[in-house]
Amino acid sequence: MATIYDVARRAEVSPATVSRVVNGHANVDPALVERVRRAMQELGYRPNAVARNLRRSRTTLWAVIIPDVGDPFYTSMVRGVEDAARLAGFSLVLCNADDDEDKEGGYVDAALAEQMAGVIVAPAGPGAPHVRRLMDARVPVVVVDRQAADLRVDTVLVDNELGAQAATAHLIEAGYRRIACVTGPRTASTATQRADGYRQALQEHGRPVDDALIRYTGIQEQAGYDAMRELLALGERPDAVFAAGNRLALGVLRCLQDRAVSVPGEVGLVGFDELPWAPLIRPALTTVAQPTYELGRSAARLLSERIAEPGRPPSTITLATHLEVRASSARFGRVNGG
Amino acid sequence: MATIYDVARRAEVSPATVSRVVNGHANVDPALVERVRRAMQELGYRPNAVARNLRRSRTTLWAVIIPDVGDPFYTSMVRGVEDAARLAGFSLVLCNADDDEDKEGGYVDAALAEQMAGVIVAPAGPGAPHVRRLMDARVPVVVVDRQAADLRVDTVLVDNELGAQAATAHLIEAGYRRIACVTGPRTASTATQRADGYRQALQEHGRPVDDALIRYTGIQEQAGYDAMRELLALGERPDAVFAAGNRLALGVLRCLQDRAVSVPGEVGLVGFDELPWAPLIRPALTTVAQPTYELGRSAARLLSERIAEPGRPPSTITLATHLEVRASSARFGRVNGG
DNA sequence: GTGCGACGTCGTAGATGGTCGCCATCGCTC
DNA sequence: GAGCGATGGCGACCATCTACGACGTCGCAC
Repeated sequence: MATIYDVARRAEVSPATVSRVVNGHANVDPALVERVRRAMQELGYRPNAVARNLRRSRTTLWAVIIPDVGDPFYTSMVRGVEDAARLAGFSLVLCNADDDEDKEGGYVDAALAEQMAGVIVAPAGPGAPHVRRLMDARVPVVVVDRQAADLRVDTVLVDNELGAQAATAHLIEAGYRRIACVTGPRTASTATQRADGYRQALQEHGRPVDDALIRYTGIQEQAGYDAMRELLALGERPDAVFAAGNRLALGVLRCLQDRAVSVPGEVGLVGFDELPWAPLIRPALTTVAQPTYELGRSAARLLSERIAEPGRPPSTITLATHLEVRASSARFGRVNGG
Repeated sequence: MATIYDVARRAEVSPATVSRVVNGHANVDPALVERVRRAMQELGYRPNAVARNLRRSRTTLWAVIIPDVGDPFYTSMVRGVEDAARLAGFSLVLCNADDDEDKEGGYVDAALAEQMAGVIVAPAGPGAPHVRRLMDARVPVVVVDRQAADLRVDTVLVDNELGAQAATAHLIEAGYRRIACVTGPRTASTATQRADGYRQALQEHGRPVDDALIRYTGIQEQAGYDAMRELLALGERPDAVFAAGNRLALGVLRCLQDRAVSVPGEVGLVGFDELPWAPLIRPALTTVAQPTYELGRSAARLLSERIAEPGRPPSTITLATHLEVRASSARFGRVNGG
């Protein structure tokens, strides 16, 4: 691999001049620029980013740490990050933490060691100790999707509470009377906020809140399946379910289908977070759609701004959701069978 | 940020000794090891990977370049790569080329500049000029999913031809008589191989091959939709479709549903490549399941081996598919309506 | 016309953080 | 006392950037 010295020798200039040409600095004789350009061409010279990063003690890489690459919610978000990062001149390193705090920690270590210019993280756990570690090391960080408890850090969220409220209100207004809520673990801010929104909607409509109908579980499909099975075993079955997560909703639906419970005939269903294939599932799922792409874009913008101005006070951006009404929450009593 | 010199000073040893401790080299007095360990702890020392990479002129990063992070086929493959890479001590940089050869080229440039230890690429286009560039720079490369024309390079593929043959044979045996094939662009080896398998199955069963029933299109859902619309407009409609891609199959299905053509009542359907939500789609899609995870693992293993032994002749691994029979290809004539 | 300062241009050299080959030293054993 | 192995330090090196200084030229003022 040709180095800057090889180019310098061939162009009969100093390495400093080559560096200036490469980095587009002013005050270089156009004739020399031309000579250097040609030499680079002839040698197939490609600047060594590693050496450059060392010397400059900064890179143009962002780490994006997400809990699951298989979840379209995150991949769509990543696209938003990517487009904005590209505009700002950064490249992405996508890290799949697999819902595992240790793996997440490993990636944070790597980000620190590799002197990443910034990190965007959707934390796997609640405490977000790794976020603190990044902040202590003065690495620009943006937290997305879930809130990091007690940390003053740039954050981008969706309005989970309002979204859940809208979903629940929709079920109430569609005539459902006994509405359950299947949400994620208590440790996830998204899960508790969605449960809060669900409760609020019930109260606002003068409905009782029955804690037996609220299930805090995991976030995987199986968790939704199991929670639904428990709900069906109750003395008084729910006639609708608000599933506060896309994979949870799939699990709930699969359970209902396995038990031959018709949706929305016997049980209405609303999910949280859009799925790319939602229209193809039968019944088509009513969901609280999140602006995933915009979530990523906003996070990227916050990160750019923090890198440019490290001292600024952290800000939180909250994006609105909107309810996408489909068949799975059709008016109670009007549809029979599925 | 503490450097190796700070640690050395605090532990009253030389930087070299600290380096030896960090890298677990032999022949260091246990007492010194302990002193160094404590000093690192106290200073919160973290080795600078950039400097290390520069000195060693190698890194522990692999670039994985895929055409679409939104496609579960690739994300599942990435998980396979990730697990195997982790075992071999490498981390992943996931690059989303967005089906765009220029973006792909940009990521290849970055991989070269950042001195990545290796690259796994599912090429966006046919010629794979970027793969050649990597090989010229002596960067270990493995190509997955699609074949890079005329390049002697480590490759991991699935047996597309055999898979397509099985899918088509299945439709024939289920009683369908006029089977169409919707496949990707002619430039993709996967698309042409699957079309070949389709043709072979017809011939083996003594059926005529009607070129009007073979559609080379794109790979997105919309391409499948449009192709199906054209097929429906034919004088003599097909009574079954082999859609040689998961997104293509979705498009085909959506088109059929929009036109109120019942599946499998009026038209049978087999897709290629599993979808995580396939069981929830109605009708459940029969698909040629690919060993996506295994694909990634094999690619990672090949890359490890090439890094260890750069001179070895390139090899190609071909993995088998298997047909996952579901409702969408139920026996012709037995099911009416959908 | 000469002198001086400013400015444009380019090269030298040091710095970045860590690694590793080589060599010196030390202690032990025979 | 010689030889050997274990141990640890010195200093070169990786490729690049950049502060500083040197040099030359030009313009302006006296």
